[in-house]
Amino acid sequence: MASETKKSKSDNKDTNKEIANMLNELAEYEKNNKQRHKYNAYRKAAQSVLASSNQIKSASEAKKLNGVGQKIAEKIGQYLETGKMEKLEKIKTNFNANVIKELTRVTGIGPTHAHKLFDEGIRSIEDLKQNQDKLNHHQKIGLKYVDDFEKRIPREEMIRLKDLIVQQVEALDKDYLASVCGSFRRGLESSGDIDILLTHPNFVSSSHVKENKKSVLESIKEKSLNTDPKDLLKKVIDKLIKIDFITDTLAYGDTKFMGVCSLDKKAAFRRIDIRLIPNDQFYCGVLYFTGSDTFNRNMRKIALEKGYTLNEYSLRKINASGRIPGKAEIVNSEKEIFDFLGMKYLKPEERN
DNA sequence: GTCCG
DNA sequence: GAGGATGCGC
DNA sequence: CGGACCGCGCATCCTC
Repeated sequence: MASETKKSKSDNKDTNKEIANMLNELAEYEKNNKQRHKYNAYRKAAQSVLASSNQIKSASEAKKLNGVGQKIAEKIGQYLETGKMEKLEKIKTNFNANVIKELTRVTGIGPTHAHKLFDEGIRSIEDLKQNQDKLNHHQKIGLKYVDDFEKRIPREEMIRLKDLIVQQVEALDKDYLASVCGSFRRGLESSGDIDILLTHPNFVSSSHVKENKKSVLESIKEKSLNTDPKDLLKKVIDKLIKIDFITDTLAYGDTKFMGVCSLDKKAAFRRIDIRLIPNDQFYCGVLYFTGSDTFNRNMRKIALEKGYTLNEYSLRKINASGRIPGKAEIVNSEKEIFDFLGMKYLKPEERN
């Protein structure tokens, strides 16, 4: 069946994937240990291994990869020689670590709460169900849907979710603009959650204010536009709750809603985030929240080389002498951001 | 844990 | 209650 | 060798 080349090629992929999976497990362990930067370091290494086109055959070969240093190269070496990584084996048999890992499956329970719960005698998700008085609102909802939230959302369902939301929002007010970002927008076949950016012409930031939300909201009030920005988000959320689409709330402020939704009684419950973005910052937001992370990093680097600073809010020219960013460039589409930077426009599907 | 200055 | 710090998720 | 590694919105706790 499979030719020699094809067989070995698929073996390569599996080996690298195996290594990447193990590095991701180590990453998770470090995160639960509050070692955020080690967590990122392991994930970066895992990404490199996964992206590597060739089969990794030795520790020294692994070390050439970006993000793989002495220690991780040794671990990869161990795996190649023995099929295991010593440190990972140790973690797998560590009772404490396994309990913490189990508890942090619940959204809202991070390393700190997990350790605290452990100290209070909690050992499992089951224990949590019997002791919900130890949980805050977010964590209770997380516990309720812990299994559903670990399921991926098929693209087909994402499309139905998007259609429903866009239709509801437009029915409220045709001037709303809603965009589903994240991996869905990049065309992936499944997503982890639904991330929606929402804007409206009556909500704009002001070029003379600094980029923090308080100032933005204050400036809006000063301008006394006819719509209170706070109501722009509330109006949408109220409607989505009313039609039984949004079922639970995790966090809900002036500009950001985080919660739970479901298409119908038979469908799974999904995590949904909706952010209200000032109209003039919408496309920087869409670009940023579409990702991928790697693409964003690369684009920000290119921006710097061209004398700009780029973030989720704006694109600004950097003043060579004072190196203080100036006023935000006027941006009316994603493509204009690429244009400013002299980059060829990349469609979302090309940003993976 | 890795990179970079 | 105000204002700040911390945990969390993204 | 030692610091950077995104930093911000919201919930909740802490301090006054």
